[in-house]
Amino acid sequence: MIRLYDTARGEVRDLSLRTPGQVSMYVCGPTVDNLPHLGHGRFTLVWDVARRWFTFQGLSVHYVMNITDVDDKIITRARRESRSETDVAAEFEAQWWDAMDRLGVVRPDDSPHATDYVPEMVELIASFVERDVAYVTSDGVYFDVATVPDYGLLAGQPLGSLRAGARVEENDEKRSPLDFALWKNVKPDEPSWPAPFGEGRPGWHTECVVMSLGLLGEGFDLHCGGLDLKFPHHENERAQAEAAHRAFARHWAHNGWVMVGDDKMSKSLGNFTSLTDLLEKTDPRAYRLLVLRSHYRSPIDISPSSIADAERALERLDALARRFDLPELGGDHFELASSQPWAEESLELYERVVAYMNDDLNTPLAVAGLFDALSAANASADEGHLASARRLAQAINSLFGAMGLALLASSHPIDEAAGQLVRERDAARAAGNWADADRLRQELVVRGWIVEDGVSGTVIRRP
RNA sequence: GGCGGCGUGGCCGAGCGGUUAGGCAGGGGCCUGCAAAGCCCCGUACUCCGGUUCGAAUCCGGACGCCGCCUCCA
Repeated sequence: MIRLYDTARGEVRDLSLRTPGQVSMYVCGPTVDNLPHLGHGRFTLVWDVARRWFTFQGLSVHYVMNITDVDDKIITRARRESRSETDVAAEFEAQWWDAMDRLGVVRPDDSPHATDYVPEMVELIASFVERDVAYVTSDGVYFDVATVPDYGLLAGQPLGSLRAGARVEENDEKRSPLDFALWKNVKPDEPSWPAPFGEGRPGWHTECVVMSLGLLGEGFDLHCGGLDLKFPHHENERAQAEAAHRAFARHWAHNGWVMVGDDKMSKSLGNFTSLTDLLEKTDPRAYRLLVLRSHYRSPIDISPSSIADAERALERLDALARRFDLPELGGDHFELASSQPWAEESLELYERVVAYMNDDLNTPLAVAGLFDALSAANASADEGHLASARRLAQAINSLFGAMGLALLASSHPIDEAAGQLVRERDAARAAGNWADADRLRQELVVRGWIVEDGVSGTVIRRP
């Protein structure tokens, strides 16, 4: 049984599925107004790991992540750069998928665009207006939060205790400062759609309700996102579903954020680091390993030194892959736990990892267990128990693969010249000619190879 | 003002009453012609003050410090 923290209840509980064996999950995706930042990287990695784990455990997963392609910031950027909103959105969506591919994040089964669902949103908003849970003002349509009795559930606070509108723009037409915009009336030069309550564009909170229910159906299993979406975004989604009398997410799950020093990384603080930038400079697996090494609900600090730390750890993992010539997993490979030959050597490890992962995705403990096993596999091989060590190494590879982390054995192909140097060096070593052997090693090093002497001779690889 | 989280060894980071977390860095050793890789050993930490308990990093109370949400944000 998989257990997961449910934000709505404030406790870890059994993941109770609408349909046994099938997980429907909706993850709040990016607004494509800029390059993805580290925070985007974390949430996609966290939920990618969850999705992979569910799949590995034999569940069939329907994974939906939206793309918000109509938004104030997109419009602002388009104005500033004198181009169309669709152009801006297309550019940054392409950047988004590029970053996701490099991170090794599996593509969602569906990635709906807000602009493709406007008629459905209009219909929903119209029904709210009709039933007076929403009202029209001079600048748009607002949802009346007072009509939802348990508004504030996700915030963990009743409506009355929310410090309503302390820093929100004054708007005398709103019945409550907490009321949120469902629809924004058209302004000159802005994208807009027709609606019975006036030409305009949808507010942010409606798209996710319409798209999640549209693609996953009522009472879908899991609604995920960054902790900062808990309130008000997710609360507002929930409020709309309540108002529409449609069963919404059975579980709510939120990941912690990325910190920069002691502060949260955020757009408003302007202290965000581009994910695209990070991925160009470092092994993308390093970020995944950092995410795995901390709990998904804890904040993580991403810095050059923590990345470097992870890259060093990856070297040790790759050394295992080289030693046992392990196949590369991760990427779009989806293995199933049930298809693995959990041999005597690996069964305990497997059961340990399963116990950790199924307990609210405790990846740090799982990773710790895998590193323990890594030492054990190497030690076992050092003692000459090669077949047994290999089975354990294969299990380690499978389990890291289940979390989307690839162990890489292969490096660059060895060119003719390097191969010749290797042969010469082996001959020199066989002859006990250490001076030549050292000289030939140096030549290989100069050519960018890492030289290691194995039992069967010189082995070279790229760093 | 309301609500929530956090303070762990050089750094990162688990932990949910008692058994080694783990990683990185550092020291020692084994192996090796020398290296590299690998393995073994080593740090004995938990903001502070009380309390509960045979026993607390872990529970309770208090203090101090830090962060976040209540507003666009993953």
